Amino acid sequence: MKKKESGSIDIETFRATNIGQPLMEVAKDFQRRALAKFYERGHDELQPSHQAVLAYLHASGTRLTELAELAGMSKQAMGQLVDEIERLGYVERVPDPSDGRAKIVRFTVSGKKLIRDGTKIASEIQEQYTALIGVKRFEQLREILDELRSKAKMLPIGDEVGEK
Amino acid sequence: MKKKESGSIDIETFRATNIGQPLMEVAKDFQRRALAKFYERGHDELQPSHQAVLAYLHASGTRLTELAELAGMSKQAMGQLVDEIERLGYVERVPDPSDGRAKIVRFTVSGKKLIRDGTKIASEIQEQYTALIGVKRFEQLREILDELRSKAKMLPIGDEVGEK
DNA sequence: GCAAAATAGTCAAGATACTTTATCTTTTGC
DNA sequence: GCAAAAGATAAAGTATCTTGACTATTTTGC
Repeated sequence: MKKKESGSIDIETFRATNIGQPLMEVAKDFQRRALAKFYERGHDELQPSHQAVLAYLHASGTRLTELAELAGMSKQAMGQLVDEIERLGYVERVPDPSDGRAKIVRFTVSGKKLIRDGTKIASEIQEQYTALIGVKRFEQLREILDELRSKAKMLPIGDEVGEK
Repeated sequence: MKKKESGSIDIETFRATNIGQPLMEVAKDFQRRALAKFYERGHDELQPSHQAVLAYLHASGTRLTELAELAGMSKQAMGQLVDEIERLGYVERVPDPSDGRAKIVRFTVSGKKLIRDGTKIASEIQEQYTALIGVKRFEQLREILDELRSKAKMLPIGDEVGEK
């Protein structure tokens, strides 16, 4: 018995191995559900990209540069994002008393309501998901993701690729 | 004891509840690792978006319209994606003998190599991840994601939003 | 058997969400 | 004083979509 024809592929093996696909699909499903629910609650101009600010902004405010680092994007890109979210009224820029160059981006009253709504929305989606897979498995999912997320940050991405 | 000041927010509660963030971060981490490894293996023009084709294209070929549906995007967007991946030499369009309107997108020899490399890459990342959280938890993650993914497809996204 | 409707795919333009590069101002830390 | 850092502003480029309009076929309804 010779080996399979060399042109053949086992694409099923690829799909069974590739956990990236289910990860991304579930993440996008969550994002779509969340956005639809924000829309229902009147936050009808909120965009997927705005999540990057809301997810990292500290309750007491955060500098733009720090936000950019946390979100893993350029200061300019974060500046554009903050411009938009400021226009929507959810955040404001105030001078940083400890550094005259810096400004602190912080939630407005409306932004705080957004976060409270976001908490409810996250709970609602959590309920939808636990109805599908059960509370226990959902909590396992959360734990595993959190563990993986915190540990994966330390790992190098490209195994010494560098410039050859 | 009165309730907390009405302006206060518990952003920690939001972050603890919001599973969307860890989902997206881990998904993006996987994607970055995979792309770096594809790059190392010479697939240096592969883009994140190309994953949408590679993930759904059947071993014996698939129609563009079907690919678009599977990936949840417009025919035009999928057409552009296929254009690029065809330019890179990984797929080709051939006429569908059973329907003169249709074309079948299928892997070239080079595309089959890409899938074989992809299988190895997915295994490598799986190894990195299991080194972080253990085999058992990694397999749990895969199971839970697959279950959630298949079941979430049936769920309506926006609870009867519709037009008011 | 044939006109109308549906389907497969393409072409073109525009929107979104960034990125990079570059310049400028203000302020800080020595 | 002066380099460096925080941020704003602007221009151009890239990636990844969308929508609308169109052609070429196939399917359908009678």
